[in-house]
Amino acid sequence: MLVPAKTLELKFAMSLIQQSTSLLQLFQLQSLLLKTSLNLNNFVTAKFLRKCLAFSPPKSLPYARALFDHVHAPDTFLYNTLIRAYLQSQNPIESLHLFRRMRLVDGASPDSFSLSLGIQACARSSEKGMGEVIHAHVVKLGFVSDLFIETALIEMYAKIGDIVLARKVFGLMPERDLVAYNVMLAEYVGCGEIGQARILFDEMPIKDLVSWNTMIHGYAKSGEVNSAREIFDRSREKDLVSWSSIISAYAQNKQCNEALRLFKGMQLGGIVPDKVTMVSVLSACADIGALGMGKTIHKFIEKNKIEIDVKLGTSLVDMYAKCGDIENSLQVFHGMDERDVLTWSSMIIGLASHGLGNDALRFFSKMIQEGIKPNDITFVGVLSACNHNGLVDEGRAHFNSMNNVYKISPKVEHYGCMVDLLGRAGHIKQARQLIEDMPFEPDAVVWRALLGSCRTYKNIEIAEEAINNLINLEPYVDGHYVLLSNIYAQANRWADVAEVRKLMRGANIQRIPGSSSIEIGNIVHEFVAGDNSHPRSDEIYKMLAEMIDRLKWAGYEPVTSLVLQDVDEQTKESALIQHSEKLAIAFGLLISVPKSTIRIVKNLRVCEDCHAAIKLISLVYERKLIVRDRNRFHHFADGKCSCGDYW
DNA sequence: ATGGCTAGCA
Repeated sequence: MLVPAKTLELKFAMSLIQQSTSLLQLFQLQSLLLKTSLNLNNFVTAKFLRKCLAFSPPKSLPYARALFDHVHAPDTFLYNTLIRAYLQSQNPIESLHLFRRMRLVDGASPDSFSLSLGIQACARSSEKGMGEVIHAHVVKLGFVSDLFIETALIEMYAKIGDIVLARKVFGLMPERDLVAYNVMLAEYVGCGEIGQARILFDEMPIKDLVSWNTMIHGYAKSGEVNSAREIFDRSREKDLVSWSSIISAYAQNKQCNEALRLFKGMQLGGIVPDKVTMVSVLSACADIGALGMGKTIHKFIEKNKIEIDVKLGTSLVDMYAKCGDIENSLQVFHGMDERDVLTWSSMIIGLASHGLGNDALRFFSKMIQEGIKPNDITFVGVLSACNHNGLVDEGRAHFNSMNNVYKISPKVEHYGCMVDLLGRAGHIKQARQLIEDMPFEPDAVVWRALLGSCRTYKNIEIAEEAINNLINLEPYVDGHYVLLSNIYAQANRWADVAEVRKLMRGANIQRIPGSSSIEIGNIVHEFVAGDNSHPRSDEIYKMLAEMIDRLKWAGYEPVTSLVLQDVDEQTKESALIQHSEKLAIAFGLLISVPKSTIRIVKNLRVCEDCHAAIKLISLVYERKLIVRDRNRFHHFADGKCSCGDYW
């Protein structure tokens, strides 16, 4: 026989491995390898591992690891294969364990591949000390001018927080290729040095699409959408990443309509969106409360068979919740086969914002049972759930458990929730004390929460303190002056009312205009107070007049004290009647299908007068209305609101 | 028989 049987077997096994198309096939192949003892061959095992890891790594990685652990003396190549697999997983620290083990346990010496992988592992797990040790090895072993290793070192020093040293490594490179430039660029972006990134970008001898896309993302991250757009427009070629980056730039910077416009432009340009694109598009829908558009995008995802991974699933959960459709939010949640802390947090926050505090707390317990570790955001949801249901003791217990059980330091927003919770329950002194005790400066949210309870429980002294702090923090918000004046008016302190008006005239107040929107047929219609820019404005005002008439018959009395301008009652009333939410609802009544739910999104807190009016609208017109304001949802039906009139 | 860079959620 000219060719030894073993060689034939080997060739045959290799081609079988090569040809397999699923993990299951590989699984079956493994028994063949065991029978022929080919599993003892590192060469074959490596091929097997690589093929295995080509399939979905969360499933195949543990399998590959088990296989690896049965190899008697893994060689450097085999180690490198597995180290790389862990590097791309959620668990880069395991790469480092293997890196150490290869030399100490199996005496396999790290080659240039291992070294660059080891350095990347340090970067991604912030192992500063180990990174420096490997760097020393690199110098000792003479790998100092290996492009891959040097590039890894740039990333490593940047990620451990030493961008200056990263730049030094970059500067000392005898030659720099495009990838080295791109990594340096990405690391400047990563640590927020967009100015340095731009200088480097302009200096680069050649740029590719990655360089342009890095800059688009960099500007987006720094909040400079217009610069991001400029780079996007200037780049001659645009790929999936370029489009996704610019869409995300607009979505993150609250220019959602432009984000949605670009999403259409991308498709016209022949670029097929993927799951990453969809996340940004959905977050734009969520932001403006465009439920119809969100549903359309959901259908698009299903029609185009875009994989719904944890992040995309979470975006859908979040979108539905923020668009007021908590049922669909729950449905997507239950349909997901993997959920992470963000998925659970989104669901908990969603439920809480809809006033379903008890459900939110049940979900939290389930999350803990399933072994998902909560983070600070989860607790924002948990505490606000307690808030909406007035669960003082439970809220306190969760707040204390943050430190004691989960080792999460409460941030200012958690204190804000607690102040709100205590205040709502009437424990105003305790709430005030908590502000005193918190380890940082209270922000506007905290004072606003305290103020809310002072209004309910008519505690003028603390209200004055809260509002003066608010005015200090946000001197330009007219609403604060209105509140203060109302409090004085309630207490018949008219001299103080006049004083506030004087104060207001002195301050440089830029009104944040209240605006409300309603989506009809995937188009979002936005209204500001007294708006007559809508093409159907005449009909809207006719409907509004009729609506107010019917409400008055049902007992509506405009709360004119909310209007601070020094004008007569009639003018005050007409100002109230033209509030943006009332205009949006009038439009909704005019144009929507009879009996359908009307969904309104407001940028600020819903005003007291509108809240009372909407309750009556739900009764008189027999409609459900779902209003999203700055903080939460109000579900109006049968003359009542889900918030129980405290918001 | 292997390797480095760009876009996503609360």
